[in-house]
Amino acid sequence: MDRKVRVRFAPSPTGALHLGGVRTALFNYLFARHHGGDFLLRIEDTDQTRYVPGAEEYIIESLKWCGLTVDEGVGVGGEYGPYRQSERKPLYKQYALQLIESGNAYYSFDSAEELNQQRKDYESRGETFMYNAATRVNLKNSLTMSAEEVKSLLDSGANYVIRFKMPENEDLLLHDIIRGEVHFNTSLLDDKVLFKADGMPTYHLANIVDDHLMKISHVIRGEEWLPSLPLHVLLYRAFGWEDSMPEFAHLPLILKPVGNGKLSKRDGNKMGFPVFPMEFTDPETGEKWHGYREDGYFPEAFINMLALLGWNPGTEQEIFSLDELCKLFTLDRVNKSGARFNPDKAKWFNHKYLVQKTDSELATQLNEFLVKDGITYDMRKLEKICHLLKERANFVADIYHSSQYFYKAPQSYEEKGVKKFWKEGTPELMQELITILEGVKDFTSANTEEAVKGWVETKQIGFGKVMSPFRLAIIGSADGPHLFDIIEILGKEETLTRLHRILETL
RNA sequence: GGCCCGUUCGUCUAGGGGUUAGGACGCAAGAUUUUCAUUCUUGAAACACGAGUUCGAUUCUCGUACGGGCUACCA
Repeated sequence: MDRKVRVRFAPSPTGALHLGGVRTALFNYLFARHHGGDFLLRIEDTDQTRYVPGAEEYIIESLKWCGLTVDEGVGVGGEYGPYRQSERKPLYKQYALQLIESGNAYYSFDSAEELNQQRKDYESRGETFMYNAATRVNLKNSLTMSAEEVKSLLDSGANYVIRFKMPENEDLLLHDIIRGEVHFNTSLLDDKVLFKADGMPTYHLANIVDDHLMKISHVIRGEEWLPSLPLHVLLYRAFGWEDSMPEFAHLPLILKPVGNGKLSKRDGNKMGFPVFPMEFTDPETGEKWHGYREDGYFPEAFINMLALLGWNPGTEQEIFSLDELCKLFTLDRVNKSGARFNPDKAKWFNHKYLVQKTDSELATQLNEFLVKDGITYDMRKLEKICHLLKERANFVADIYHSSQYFYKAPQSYEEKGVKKFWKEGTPELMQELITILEGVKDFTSANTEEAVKGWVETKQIGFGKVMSPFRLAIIGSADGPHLFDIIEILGKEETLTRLHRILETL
């Protein structure tokens, strides 16, 4: 069947979108772009009890930060709206009723307590209770009650739900784009609730109705939905929509870096890496969660990292722009098995992107840190600093932290370095060094280096004997980039001041 | 427990009936360097197990183990 590719990302606004959710959105987006199709955003807020204020805004903002442009849906609009299921509420009941009429669904009047009791009873016998063909004949529903009884119950405003009438002992051979053939037997499935007592549809009903109405061509979602695939396919069949049923692709899950199970929001704060794209504060508990954005990740790096979690193009390339990903992405190269999340690799991706950034771009970001500290520094010099330090940084914050000595002279000198490099005769050498440097007119890295090297050669001493204490004087410790590059940025005056200072201090 | 899915270095993965099983992260060593890094080079490191099919299986089939998911009037 040849039809326009239309995919949707359909999160439920129950909290912040986490890594797995963003990746599902990403794969949907890439698939849409690869095929020149539409990428929709639908909000599945059918559970009023789990609604978290701000979650929807968070989702929209996250997609935006990631650069995943929504073509149609919440916040954008489109001809198949509304795209928030709560706003589509009046729509769903007729579909549930339609299913009752066609004999594919029925009213069920059992209370939650009664059902819980049943479950307990079964459990105590070592069995599992299932509301299906085997048990529904003994329960309170429109299949076992007379039409009059049902009507009077309905008229009296009694609580009811509408359940799907799962066929008995039918073998289903379903197709999944990623997994191939998947087999189910309907006798092992239960009569899922389609329509709740509160007048809202469940996920299953709303999802199928909306996907159909919105002409969705491919359903790309997490593997946790694979067990409901038979229900969903059966629903399409019951509605008579089989011809336009979307194809399904179930994505492997993202697992915890260590330990068992899928990645959860707890893992982030526990292990010191973000699981959310952006910072999130739980409005109920006030608990705060780190975000990739605030932790200094570039959205391109974040997306690149996610894309390679469960997918790869089959080449050895690892760095991809979003455009490249759109061109290369196909579902047949998505893995079947769950992927353990690796925070180290996430940092590495960010490093790769950091190095690619221009010095001026980085300087602008570095400057934001300095502004907070009340420091003003020449932008040209900040660019040079970024150029010098970016190779050894994962984040702009790393550059900020490791460039402190540019903004203020060392307050103390690293003990280990002093012990190792500040020997007898060192003060005299530093004194001489001052004279040498004073004589350098144009204080560039090349000029100072040439002057110092020439002097060291004529003195017949080891270069290290001079450079190590010199470094100590300038930055206070024994690390950092090429020293002559540093003092070029610092300038002659500051360099000499720092040399004088160390002579006074030690 | 039941149902469904999965299993290549520690991790992400490529590959696929006959390969020195490739890459990346991380780790280690060496070279370079005034230091610390970077960079470069090198190294350690994997086909879960058992049967079957086959001349040959890591690759195909089955079983086992292990891992994961689902099993709500949540999504």
